[in-house]
Amino acid sequence: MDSLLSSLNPRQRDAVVAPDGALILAGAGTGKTRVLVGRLAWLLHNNLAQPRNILAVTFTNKAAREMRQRVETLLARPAGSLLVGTFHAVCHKLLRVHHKDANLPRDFQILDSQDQLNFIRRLLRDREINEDEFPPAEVRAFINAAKESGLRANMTPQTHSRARHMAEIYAQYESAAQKEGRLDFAELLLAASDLLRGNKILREHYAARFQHILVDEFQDTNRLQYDWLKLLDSGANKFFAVGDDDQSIYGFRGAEPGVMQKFCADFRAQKIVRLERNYRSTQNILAAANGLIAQNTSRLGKTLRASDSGEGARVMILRAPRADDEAAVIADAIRRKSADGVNLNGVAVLYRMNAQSRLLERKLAELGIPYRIYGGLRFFERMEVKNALAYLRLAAGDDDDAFLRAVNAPPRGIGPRSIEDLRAKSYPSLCAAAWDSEVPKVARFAALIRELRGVRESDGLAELTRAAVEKSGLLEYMESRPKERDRADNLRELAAAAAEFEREHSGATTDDELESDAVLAFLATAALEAGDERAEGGGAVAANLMTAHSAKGLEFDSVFVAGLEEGVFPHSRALESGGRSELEEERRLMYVAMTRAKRELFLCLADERQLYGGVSHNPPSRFLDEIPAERLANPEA
DNA sequence: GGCTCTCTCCTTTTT
DNA sequence: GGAGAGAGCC
Repeated sequence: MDSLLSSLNPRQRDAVVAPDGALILAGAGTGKTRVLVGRLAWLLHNNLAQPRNILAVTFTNKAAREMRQRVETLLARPAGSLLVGTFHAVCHKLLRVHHKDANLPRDFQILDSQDQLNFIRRLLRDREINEDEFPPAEVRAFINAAKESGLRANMTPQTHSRARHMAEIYAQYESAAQKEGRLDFAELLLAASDLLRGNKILREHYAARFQHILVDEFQDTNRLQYDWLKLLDSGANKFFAVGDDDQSIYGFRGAEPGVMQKFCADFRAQKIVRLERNYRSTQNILAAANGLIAQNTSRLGKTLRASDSGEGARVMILRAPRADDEAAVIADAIRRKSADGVNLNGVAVLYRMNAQSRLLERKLAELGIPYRIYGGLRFFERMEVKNALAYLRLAAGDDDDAFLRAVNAPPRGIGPRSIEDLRAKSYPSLCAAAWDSEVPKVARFAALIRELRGVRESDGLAELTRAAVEKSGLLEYMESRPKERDRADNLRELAAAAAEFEREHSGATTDDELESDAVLAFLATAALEAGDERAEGGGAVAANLMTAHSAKGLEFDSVFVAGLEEGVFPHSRALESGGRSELEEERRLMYVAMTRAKRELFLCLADERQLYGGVSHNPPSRFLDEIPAERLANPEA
């Protein structure tokens, strides 16, 4: 532990021990996590704070897990009541504990974005709102954008009639969700904010408790999250935010990189520390990336320098006549590496959009190169898993969306027609109508749910999940179809995951009311942690394929960035909009992609490619011109 | 009531 | 070019 400070470079050390909080501008590969973890360990080790007086928020569960684990390793002891979690997980916890004050039912449920869409569809249907005029996905985007700006329905700008209509739908959504006890992701934050804002005692309690508040990936903070942090500030809290405005690539989801500029004033940080010493890449790669990002106007400004990895190889441009040639060139380069004994786990191909992966996959498969693709559906997002979870939700209480999902999965002959009949009975909910129904098929389903409720009462989560998978007929249905074998496996895996979850959570009884109900806790976890990003088709050693977005935070010895053409990267949507900020976000994305590379960087493009069905000839990406020529091995290409 | 065929529309996606 | 949605068929 004493080696903690001495293992840091002077800037990192400066950051870690900043007495009154600080803003850390941490460039790619400069030891951002190291500094955050160092700060936590330093506070705890020197008794500057008790674990319960620290809150560390992240954007991903993975980052939260990693941070806690590294702190515990460093301290060589458990971090106890240190709270490390995502914004959403922390707010969720807050709302569980204070559900009464937040005016929520004890068993409120979290809607993931898919559930949210279903909820909106049902709402529109119930209110006889035309889905062509108000497409559910657009309604969802409107609601989420409003919430992410911290706006309730009555606060949204109602400048024209469509905005008024949208606001009206939002208002109906709000009241329906409230009535049914459903919280979408943004609502977790909004409700937690409302709770603190409206309850001075609670607000002061938590502000007093969390003397130190640490925030990771601060550049990705949206308005709602920023305001929530401010609510936790009594005026004496110490905020420690780490981020990189050059790596803000989630503007389309409400992130406001401008918050980096506001931070010091709003949170009284006395210190700004720039971490520019990069421990990842060679100087050629860094200089190339620096040159590119320097084209952006609105940035705080940083210049990455290699620590000791030397100049390295210059950046190589791979230009091919057609997109499938590009894929072939990349695949062949990877094949040669593999033949030379290079571990393919250290090789990645990054692209702007998922559609680009198809050609690459084909060529890699042709050459027999193992690869794994990131970005498919995650475990808890898979259809069969969501269907099985719908039975758990129904076992936990009436839930019309879960009902609609489960009632005909597997097929029971209860289709739209039967549902219409149930609706027509004008019960307060579909569930209520169904439980009362005398239609044999429906009555049988109702009996199944009653049985599952019994299992839940008497045997708990693991048994309930097993029963849901088996007694529902889901498993049998999937097993009876050779094509659905994988789905059957996933159902068994779900049952195993539930058993594991129950085992882990049975011992840990705390003040947390959530712990007392394993089924609710499991459902919440399923929504909040959709599961590890399961890379598909990955054996032990395989090259990595993913979008530039998914690559954020990762690093590879060799990186290929594919499709560097105007209209692909930067994407045509960003070009069409004509907005400077959209183009700058594309450039930041390119910067993220380039800075993933440790030793070798290949920038690839094709003169011709099939795009949206048609053939297009796009000029080379402007980003290629923005890279200093002396850093390129073959600038003429 | 369930399955298959045609039409449409295209980014990125931590929670 | 391919996934998802709605219409139409059995």
